[in-house]
Amino acid sequence: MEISSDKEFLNEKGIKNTKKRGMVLDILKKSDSPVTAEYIYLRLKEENAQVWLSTIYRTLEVLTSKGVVTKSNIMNDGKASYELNNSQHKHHMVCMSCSRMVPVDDCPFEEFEKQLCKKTGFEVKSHKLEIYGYCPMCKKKEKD
Amino acid sequence: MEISSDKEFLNEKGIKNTKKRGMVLDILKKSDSPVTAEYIYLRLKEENAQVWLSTIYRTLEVLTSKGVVTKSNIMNDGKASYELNNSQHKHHMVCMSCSRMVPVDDCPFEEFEKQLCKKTGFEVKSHKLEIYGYCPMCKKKEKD
DNA sequence: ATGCAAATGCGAATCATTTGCAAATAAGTA
DNA sequence: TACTTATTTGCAAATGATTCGCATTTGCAT
Repeated sequence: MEISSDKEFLNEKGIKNTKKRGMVLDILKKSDSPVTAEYIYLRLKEENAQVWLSTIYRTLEVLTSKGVVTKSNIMNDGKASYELNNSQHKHHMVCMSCSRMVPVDDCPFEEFEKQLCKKTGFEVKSHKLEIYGYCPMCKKKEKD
Repeated sequence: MEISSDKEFLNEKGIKNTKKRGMVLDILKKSDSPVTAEYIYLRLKEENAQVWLSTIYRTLEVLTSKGVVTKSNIMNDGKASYELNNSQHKHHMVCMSCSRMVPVDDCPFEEFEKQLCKKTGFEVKSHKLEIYGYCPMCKKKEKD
């Protein structure tokens, strides 16, 4: 089962392993796009888990501070979204109609960042790119 | 004076010209990086203007919906920032230490977007890029 | 098992933003 | 210029996301 691997994983990061944290992690693992605290809460409620929103926020805070998840305001609606920092670098395309988010693996930035550094003296640490548009399904619907 | 040009500008966009809207616009014009509603409010208070935060929010809402300003959550702190949509396309570098924001004019994206379109069927409408790091001043301070 | 520090339950507080409604204002028209 | 009407604003109160405080529980090392 995954329980022991969660434990190892969290220990490595210096995060104490608890039931609730494991649950939150599990939801994050199942999600392939950024999710809100409330989303996690509702999913866990569906599974009849007893959790509190404040616990979820606290868990997400820890995970974010340890670099396990990334927090963003991708939807620009005042709700923060959280996403497992699984892989390395990732961006999203957000459908402006159905809000579906599709990850984009490519990142055309390395070279650009270097130039920017030289030009401005800014020490670039990271960046965030979000792409907005219409996904194939919604594009099709629009034509009807 | 600028009053009449504000008027024309707003009329063109189909926005009724009012004193408060003019004031908000003026602050936005003077700001070269995204600002929060509260920032605008405080600036106007400094000038002894009588305005309410809710009016500022409503004004920003109108301006955003008409494409005059762009709303973002660039600081990722739960506060929205607004910026005049002056020119065309612009990105920012955000200093992780002092929060200063520096606009970046270059945008290396056109080509990448086209490829993305082809590859995924997504119809790309816009994108947002934010760059995080340390500005020259803070970089220097860090060494002390 | 025992003890202690850290996490959680739970409610209440906080902060940004929105909303409702009455009074004030912009802008066209007579 | 005065009148009319739709829109905007003042103001207060509501809302919704997120955080905080404190008592209780849990994870983990001894």
